[in-house]
Amino acid sequence: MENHLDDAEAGRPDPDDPKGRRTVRMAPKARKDELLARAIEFFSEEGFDGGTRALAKRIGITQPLIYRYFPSKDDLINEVYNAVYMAQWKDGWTTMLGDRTLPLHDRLMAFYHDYSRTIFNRTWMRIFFFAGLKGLDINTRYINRVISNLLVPICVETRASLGLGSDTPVTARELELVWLMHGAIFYQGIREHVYGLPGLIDHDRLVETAIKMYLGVVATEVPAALAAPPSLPAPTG
Amino acid sequence: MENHLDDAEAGRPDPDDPKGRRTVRMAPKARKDELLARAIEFFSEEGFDGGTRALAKRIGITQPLIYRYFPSKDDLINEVYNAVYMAQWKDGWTTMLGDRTLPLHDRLMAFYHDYSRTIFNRTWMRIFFFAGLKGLDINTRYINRVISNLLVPICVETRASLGLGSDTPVTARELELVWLMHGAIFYQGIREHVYGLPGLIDHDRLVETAIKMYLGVVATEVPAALAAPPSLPAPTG
DNA sequence: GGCGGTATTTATCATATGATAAAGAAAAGC
DNA sequence: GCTTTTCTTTATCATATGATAAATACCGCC
Repeated sequence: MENHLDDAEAGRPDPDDPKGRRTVRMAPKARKDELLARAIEFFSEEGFDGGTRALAKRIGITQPLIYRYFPSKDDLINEVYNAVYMAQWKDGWTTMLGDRTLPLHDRLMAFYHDYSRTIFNRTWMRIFFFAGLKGLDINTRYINRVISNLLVPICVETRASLGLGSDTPVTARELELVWLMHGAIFYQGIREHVYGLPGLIDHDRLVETAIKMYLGVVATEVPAALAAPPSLPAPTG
Repeated sequence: MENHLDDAEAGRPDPDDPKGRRTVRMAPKARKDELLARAIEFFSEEGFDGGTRALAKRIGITQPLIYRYFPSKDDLINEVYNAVYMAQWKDGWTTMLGDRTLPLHDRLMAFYHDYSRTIFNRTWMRIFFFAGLKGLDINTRYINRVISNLLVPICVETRASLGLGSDTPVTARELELVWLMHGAIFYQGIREHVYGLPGLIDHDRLVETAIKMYLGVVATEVPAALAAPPSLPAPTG
């Protein structure tokens, strides 16, 4: 087993580079940033079982170089999570949902318009599901953030828009109603980026319809829920 | 590296079996059935990158025995797909949706009640997403079957329930409306079995609400869609 | 322009994986 | 009871993987 492997097996870049030139030398920060960016892209396609050699080849470096910037593959994956899940979160979403100078319908439209611009892309969606299937806690944490920073506020604003008091805690039923709207919208992203079905023709109209469905139902369902309220078993776990 | 490996590494079963007894000898069909059943369970937890040794250990056999019943891991995986996706499909669903002796609302309730009993479980949901993320054609085929055998019929029945003619083909907009309802319901299964969130308290009521949302919107949206109809680009791919 | 630091590569390890061939052991046939 | 069949295991291969150590080559600095 002689070890003058060809470039491909050694995890070398561009095998078509005529003179076997090496990769250009980069400043550590720039290299690490690039590595992380390409890792996000790579893992979103291959899943977290994708090999470090394949990743290196894609970037155009050798495989051991990865280990100069990340102590282990798991560390790299953790940074991928953070970049995808946490770094893209906007606190403005919660603010925007609570701005009562606008009708709730308009706030929901504005929010989902912006939110789906962030998460409706192949990379985000796929990483989200790869992580979810692995049962990683970071995924649970993200969802809890969605619940407490987005869905519960929507419940509160819904009550307000119906002229109902928000002194009693949000009920499980109210949260279910929001989950239905949220799921209807989110599922369209799944269709497109996880199933790989062709995208929707008019995305904004679809969001609009989902909101309309929600607002059409809450008018009767929320008062009913408040009449016989089984209290919510602590949204944030 | 002597090769009297301990049982665990050799892919042997029950290491706690005191006298190192072998697995009982089974009839080929029974063994194959068992293997497939356990493989479904196993791959739904570990993903398709789960190792054959770990699978064998879980079943209580040695790893090479798998290859007596399945020529390769890919073949095994293919049989897993078929068992999960295709074998559980009921043609009665389409029939049930078209039974105009009942109001559409009741038909949708009956259908989703039964459909979710089939697919709302950890195994089905997870295998579905593992396969979807791998971009396997069997996944696309399943979704196309959902579209043509479930969603398009629902569109047709919706029109009928509104007293509208079904001479023009189903529009993209009508299908979008059904996707919203379908997604709202399906997403609750994702929450529970992919995200691992606690299950819903009253599942039937949730389905009922989603249907109510849908029926509340189609009354105005479907006629509007038919007024300016951009025809559907062939639902079955 | 030579020198030192360090980014990058080559070589290599230990382990894990899918897969195969041959040996062993339980049941079936006569 | 002995032979034949075949279910199951042991032993093993080739390759792939995450990771490390040492060699190399690029770049800034004086």
